[in-house]
Amino acid sequence: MKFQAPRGTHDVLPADAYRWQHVHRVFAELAGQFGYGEVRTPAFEETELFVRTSGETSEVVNKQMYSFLDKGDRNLSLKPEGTAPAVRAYLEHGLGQPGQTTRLWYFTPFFRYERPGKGRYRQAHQFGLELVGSAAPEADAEIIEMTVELYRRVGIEARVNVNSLGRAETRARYREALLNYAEPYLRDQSDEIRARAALNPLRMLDSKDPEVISAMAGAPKVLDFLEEASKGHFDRLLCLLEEAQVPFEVAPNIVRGLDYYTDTVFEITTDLLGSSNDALCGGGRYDNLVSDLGGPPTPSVGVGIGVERLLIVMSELGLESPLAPLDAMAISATEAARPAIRQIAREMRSAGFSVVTDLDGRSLRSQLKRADQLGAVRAVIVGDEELTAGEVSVRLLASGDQVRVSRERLIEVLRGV
RNA sequence: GCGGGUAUAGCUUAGUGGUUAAAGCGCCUCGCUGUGGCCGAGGAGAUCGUGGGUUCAAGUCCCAUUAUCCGCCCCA
Repeated sequence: MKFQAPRGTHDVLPADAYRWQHVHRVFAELAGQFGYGEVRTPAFEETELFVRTSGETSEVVNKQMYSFLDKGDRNLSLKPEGTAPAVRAYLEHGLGQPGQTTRLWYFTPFFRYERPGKGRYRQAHQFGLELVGSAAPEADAEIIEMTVELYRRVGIEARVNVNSLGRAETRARYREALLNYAEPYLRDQSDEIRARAALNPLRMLDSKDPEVISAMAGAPKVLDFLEEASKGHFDRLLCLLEEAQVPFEVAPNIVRGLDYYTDTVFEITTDLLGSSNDALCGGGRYDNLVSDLGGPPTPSVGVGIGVERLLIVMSELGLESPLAPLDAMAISATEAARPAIRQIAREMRSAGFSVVTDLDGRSLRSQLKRADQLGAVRAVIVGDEELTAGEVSVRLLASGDQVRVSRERLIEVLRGV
């Protein structure tokens, strides 16, 4: 076998593709019910877009982007996340005015150059929601409620971890307090750990290392640093989540990997992806992102939902998506009946049924066998007898019940069964 | 980017350095001349991930490489 899919990428084969279609349908319908419009943005963008939004020091921008110069010396990158391109499109095309609320959703591949593992790929996909232009806690609540509802509709009962990081100034003060607190512990640590802590002190909070966890146990809480407005926003959000009966927990230790978040951050985690990949989705408020990209001050909130991880959890929980339906296999029992069965298949398809026919002149026996394998609900059979009588046999594969009906009545009969 | 495990038929796997690499599932044909699933018989399908090396002899031992899984980092 000479070629294989590049490291960290996967082919989605027909059996799985139907599961993808299923969750895509669920998501698109949900987004539609809340009045969100779909945006489809390019696979790559100017590198600078991601540097500006995710933060120069973020892991993603630092080492995980697929960046390249094109033949016109443009510095481009495959998108490593979905929010920045969606917001770029929002601004470029003037999808909203200041003071207006614009609701967008997307389904997109994204790319990160990192070591693949379970639930972690170099090309993965996410569903995203962006609610642009509202500062209200109600906006945060809508996004979170929709996220939980999506999981609920595919059979997953999810609990949301929410936190508030406050405004940029709050975070700067908190960061300092955290470093002060951690100083005695960090003194004895390796250079690598100290460098990481200095780069992003908040990271220490969501460490999985038991030693770090216990060292940080008494750390100051960001919630105690919030300004009045942030505090009020957060409290109001929690009330709204209760009102919506969204299962949630306040998790003061959650931070997010991207720099653009302000105030609300949230994520849903699972222990079904192995010990180190636990985020099923992540989101939050990004009040400065639009203005960072040159737009007017536009408070916004959004979420990114990992599709691969969603599908992994679904199958670990035994939540199988329905099989691709096949209404019928159209079978010719004899050579002479083949033109007739092709015509019948056409008529059935015009009437909206899914129908497969044999192309290779196989025996009745093997065509029936195939019908069984394909999971066809019924076999529609024409042989010499039916041909001369102007009839067709309709056989229900599950029960073996078989009836003969005239060709004129076929569609009517199929609709009735 | 660092550490560890794994790689044999389409799939899941067995295989003390020694003939022609084995099984289950799946696939094809037949028993059953126009009726699937169950059963039975037969058949196709593998240069043992790739490239080197050690050896009289390598699927088996060694090295490298690629992929994958697990842990760290980070994240969806």
